[in-house]
Amino acid sequence: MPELPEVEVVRRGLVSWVRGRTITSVDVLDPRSIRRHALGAGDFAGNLEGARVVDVVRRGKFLWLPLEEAAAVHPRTDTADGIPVHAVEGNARPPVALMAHLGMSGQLLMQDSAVPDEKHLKIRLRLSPAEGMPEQLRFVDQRIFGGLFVTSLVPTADGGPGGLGESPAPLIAEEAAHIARDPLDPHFSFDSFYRRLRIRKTGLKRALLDQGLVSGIGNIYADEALWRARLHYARPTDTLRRSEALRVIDAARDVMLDALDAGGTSFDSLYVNVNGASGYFDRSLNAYGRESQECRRCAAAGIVSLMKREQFMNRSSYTCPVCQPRPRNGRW
DNA sequence: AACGCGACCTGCGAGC
DNA sequence: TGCTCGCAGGTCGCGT
Repeated sequence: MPELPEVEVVRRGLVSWVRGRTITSVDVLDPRSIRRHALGAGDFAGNLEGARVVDVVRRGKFLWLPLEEAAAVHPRTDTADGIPVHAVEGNARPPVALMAHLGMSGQLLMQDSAVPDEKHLKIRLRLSPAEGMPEQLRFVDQRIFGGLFVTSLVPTADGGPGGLGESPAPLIAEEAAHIARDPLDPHFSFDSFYRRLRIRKTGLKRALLDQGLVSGIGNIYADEALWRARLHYARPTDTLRRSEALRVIDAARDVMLDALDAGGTSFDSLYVNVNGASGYFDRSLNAYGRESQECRRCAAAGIVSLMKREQFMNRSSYTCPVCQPRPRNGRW
């Protein structure tokens, strides 16, 4: 569910509440939410308890909290041979982070201890007391496509910052290293994106959703960006002119910034910020979810055109048949 | 390399 | 009332 703007809303909300605080205890209430943490709940908790949160960093839809060890009092779970993992790796443990991916329905909520557990509460982190701040950071996830795990921080491939945080983040969470920079990243390179786009043999929307090519864009903002750029989702990427590619990337950036201003897109209580509030960008959507409604751009020009919904990549795509015509015979 | 599909999950609304 | 079906913001891995 959450795409870049929704994750960024969470990042911004989270940072003022957690930065500088120490994780004092961890409850894993559903192990499925840490399935990407291969060594299990004990190791997960052992890595977090006693660690101080340094920042909250995001690239695309991935969010991570770089950690600083308070003291080496929480060794990792032993290996199969009974040797502590960090002892095998050497005396200095590599820097780690608490990684979060919200999947389709994940939420990170700051809550006071008095607040009853949410129905789909999966993981609870208790934080060191801080004046006027909630004690708990809760991970709530209905569909369990998201999750938390501890990962190493590694240098980036291009030498630039790993992601967007409050302070410079020179490293990147290992599991986010395979994804490209997102359009809101100051180090995003359009030239490099366009070069890679042109050698792909695929359709434009598939490329926009490929997190390895450009990250942060999901089904909603892909349709919105294509609508704003007046391009069809099936447009072959190897026929895209530079100006057209620039148009769709600029559109993606613009629509995501607009959504950020509105606090993100929510259709229901599944997407909320860290305080439990919904965003209201759904009212500003021009394509997504507007099947059989008039295309607003065409209507403004005095043309009646109804938005169309089609199945594409096993999900819905919304287009205006008039201002986003389907490419003919692979040409544009 | 690209693509289609299933898997991973729960819940909601529509239709019968 | 209750059943089944289709659908939902994402990612990963497998087969072809």
